[in-house]
Amino acid sequence: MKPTDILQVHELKKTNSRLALIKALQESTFPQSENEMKSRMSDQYDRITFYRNVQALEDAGVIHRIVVDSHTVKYALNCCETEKKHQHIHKHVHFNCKSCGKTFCLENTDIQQYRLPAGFQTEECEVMIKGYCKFCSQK
Amino acid sequence: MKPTDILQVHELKKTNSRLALIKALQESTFPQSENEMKSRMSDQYDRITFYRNVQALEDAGVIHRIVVDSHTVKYALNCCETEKKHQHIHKHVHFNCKSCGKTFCLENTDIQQYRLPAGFQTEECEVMIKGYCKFCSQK
DNA sequence: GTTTTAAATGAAACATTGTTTCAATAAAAA
DNA sequence: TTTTTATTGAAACAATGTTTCATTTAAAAC
Repeated sequence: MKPTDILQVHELKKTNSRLALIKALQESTFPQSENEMKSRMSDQYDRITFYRNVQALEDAGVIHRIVVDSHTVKYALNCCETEKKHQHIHKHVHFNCKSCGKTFCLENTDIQQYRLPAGFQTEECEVMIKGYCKFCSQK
Repeated sequence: MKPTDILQVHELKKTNSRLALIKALQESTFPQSENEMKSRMSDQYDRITFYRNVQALEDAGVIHRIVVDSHTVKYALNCCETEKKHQHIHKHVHFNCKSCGKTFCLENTDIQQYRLPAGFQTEECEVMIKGYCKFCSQK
């Protein structure tokens, strides 16, 4: 789906910054950090606008935010680009490689339901696994 | 276990900052943010020393770090204060309340084993659940 | 109990990440 | 083409975390 169509579907204005941001993620094989996206967006990158747009796109359901650790946030396109916020039912596990640092959306590894103690209500659940990825583990 | 004995077991020097840090956590019912601990530690708190000591105590296996979101880190004592690093086998789920903001170590809710795609090796797994806690959900 | 030694502390300065306000600009509707 | 409203980018700020280095302190040696 073209960046401009994604924005159309989500009723967001088609600005150059947003188009560049989506394009940067579409061209990436893995979830990207702000710094990685900055390189890909070149002159379309402005720090302040970036923060506002990742927020807007996350709220709209276009992208999701992956907190790798307290210093590292990465961004990835949602699997179904047209879904609105809170329609992102298919929640997957995230993986971060301790060797190469790459982050993976393990689309086929669903998050399991946790039975919590009485009185606790689940609204969201994030699973962050760290270890060695398929490219690094064989070494 | 007394703070001084905890440090003894882990072969760490008994400094006032460390004793105050451990005491602050022992007096807390819930995992605490740096700011909350700062209040409890009063004049024993120094920002730089605090960062160095949470690192040292985490490495030693005295405390663990909970990344609630990219802006919020909380700290809690490990359940078995005497365990060394990487002996923390009993990994539990963390819960954050969207209403009161409190964080809970759900000691009885174990993290499940995830079957990852071929080639992916798990070393650590963090589960962060957000929703409404037992104190807030009834409202 | 005193001296020695190695680790821990705290000040200063810096780095990174993220936010707020506000005037200028650009997208989309009229 | 004009009008309206959201978006942008500059400036300034705020929070979180790190590095270097001289000083201090804990614990070991004497």
